Amino acid sequence: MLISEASIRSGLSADTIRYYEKSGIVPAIDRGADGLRRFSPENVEWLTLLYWLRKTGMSMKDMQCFAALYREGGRTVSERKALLLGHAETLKRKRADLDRCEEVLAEKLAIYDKLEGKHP
Amino acid sequence: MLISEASIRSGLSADTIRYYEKSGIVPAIDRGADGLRRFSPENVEWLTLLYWLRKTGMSMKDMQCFAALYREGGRTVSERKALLLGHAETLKRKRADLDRCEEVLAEKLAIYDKLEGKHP
DNA sequence: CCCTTGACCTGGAGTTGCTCCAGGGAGCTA
DNA sequence: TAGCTCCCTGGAGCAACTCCAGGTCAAGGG
Repeated sequence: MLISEASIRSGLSADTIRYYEKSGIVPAIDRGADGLRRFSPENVEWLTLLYWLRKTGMSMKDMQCFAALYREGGRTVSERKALLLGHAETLKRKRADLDRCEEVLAEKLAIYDKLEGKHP
Repeated sequence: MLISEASIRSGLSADTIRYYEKSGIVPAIDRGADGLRRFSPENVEWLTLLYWLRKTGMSMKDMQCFAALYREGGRTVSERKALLLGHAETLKRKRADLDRCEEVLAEKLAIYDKLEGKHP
């Protein structure tokens, strides 16, 4: 499939996909005779994973590391597992941040409610 | 208090605080006779709020908007409320992203577990 | 009294991770 | 044959910091 479809399916913009390919976190995508990229379902699956990792705050550097391990093959499975488990910890911390922010917002909103009561 | 203490208390780096002041999302901070910034507890409270808003993804533009409303005084309370409620919605969406990412990670990890079982 | 140390100042360059754009080609269709 | 759409590349621009050079001032030690 072409880049536009890969973009829709993965969630990444076409520009971002090309940028990721340049950066080496996506393997060099096969080209058709016309020079256009042809994405395989595996390519799209990889892009989708990257989409979620990036969306939840993994750095390019870590994704590059992950991609490098992936390229090395089955020998690196446990390292990749560790990396993903590390990211799962990050998710926990992010959730705690959201919780705390929600509290802060609730306090502020309570104050604003009182102010509105006074100046209606 | 000096900027280092304001930094510790708010969570923002000194550089970021100065940058925010330049950008107008923090009011011009009073200076002592020595030319150094002196932060009031109110300043720190504001910085702390900004810290949480920023940390959970509010853009500078929105924070500038919020700051502008704040400067206009009590007349804008309901607009500020709306802005914070909007951000609370953002938090919900972010939490959904974390949930989805966790699912994706769980799938990948399950696959890796199987692979490890085969090549122990 | 002088000198070092440390916290702060400003202005500006560098970084990350995109995003947009100019300029150009290939294929379809009317 | 022109117009349309989709793709390509290289490079500029942007957000939100972060770091650094070069300078000021106050306090403390020798």
